[in-house]
Amino acid sequence: MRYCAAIARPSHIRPALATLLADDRRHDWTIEELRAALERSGVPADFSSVFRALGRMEDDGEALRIDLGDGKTRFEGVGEHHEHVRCDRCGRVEAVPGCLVEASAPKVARRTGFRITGHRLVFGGVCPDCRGEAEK
Amino acid sequence: MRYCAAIARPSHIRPALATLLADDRRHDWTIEELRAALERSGVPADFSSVFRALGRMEDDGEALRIDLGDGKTRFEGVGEHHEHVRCDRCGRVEAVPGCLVEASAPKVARRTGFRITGHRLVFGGVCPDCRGEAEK
DNA sequence: TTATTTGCAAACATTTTGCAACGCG
DNA sequence: CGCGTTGCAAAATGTTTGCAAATAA
Repeated sequence: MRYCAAIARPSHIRPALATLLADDRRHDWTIEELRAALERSGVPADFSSVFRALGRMEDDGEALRIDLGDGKTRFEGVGEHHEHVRCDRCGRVEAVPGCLVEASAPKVARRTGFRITGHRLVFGGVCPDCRGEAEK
Repeated sequence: MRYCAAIARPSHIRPALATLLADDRRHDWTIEELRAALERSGVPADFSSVFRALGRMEDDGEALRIDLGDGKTRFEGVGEHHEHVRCDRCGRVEAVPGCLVEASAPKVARRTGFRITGHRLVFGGVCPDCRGEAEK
């Protein structure tokens, strides 16, 4: 109950979100998925409330905003860094354990002059289910 | 004039786009940037027309759709593969020559069971201009 | 009371589509 | 004439904000 000391009054939703994210650090959620999950666990909330809570959580380093390039913003719990694979067909997203890129940052900095602060690597592919279904 | 043989009638805009993309293979363009550039070179066009032309060009392998995760779809000419850096502050995008990831695909496939078809790697950072301006 | 969170509705930003008009072959 | 392309307007999608009501400290 860390947050009780320093933070706010009527926040049911934020701790509930924290729980969801903590329970499944490997998965990432769209805002709507999180809203639905909250509802299921007895914490109905408005989309915008979830949206804003997540924004605050991101600022506080409690959540990670992820953009996989499919038009939806996703969030995941903070944990070990990992990359993502996204199925070209069904959109399913999975984590790729381990970081394949960190080591390249200095090289990128040298080649571009940017000070590198992070990266986002998304693989596209076809997931096992979709392959089986119709490996055309 | 490859396209003349097999393709359409009143397409001024598509070849014009092809020229723009070919002239600058290292840069990526938002749809609006392309529309503006067309206008400047005497080929005014509607946003939706540019949008659809790009879609067709992508299907035909003449253009590459890029999503850097900043809410805008970009396109670039097909050329040597490269990654991207995007400035956290001003949004400026530059290419990182060379691919840092290709070699990892088999590893990812092994770890996830996906058949990998591509990847998208975007570094975030602060560009030299923004650094100079106020390296806070 | 006071600062903060919520819900609802409306505003936004972008992408995508419907449809009639147009123009080359 | 026929078909793909164009422009305009409207729909769709997803994110963000304004504001008043609600709530815990």
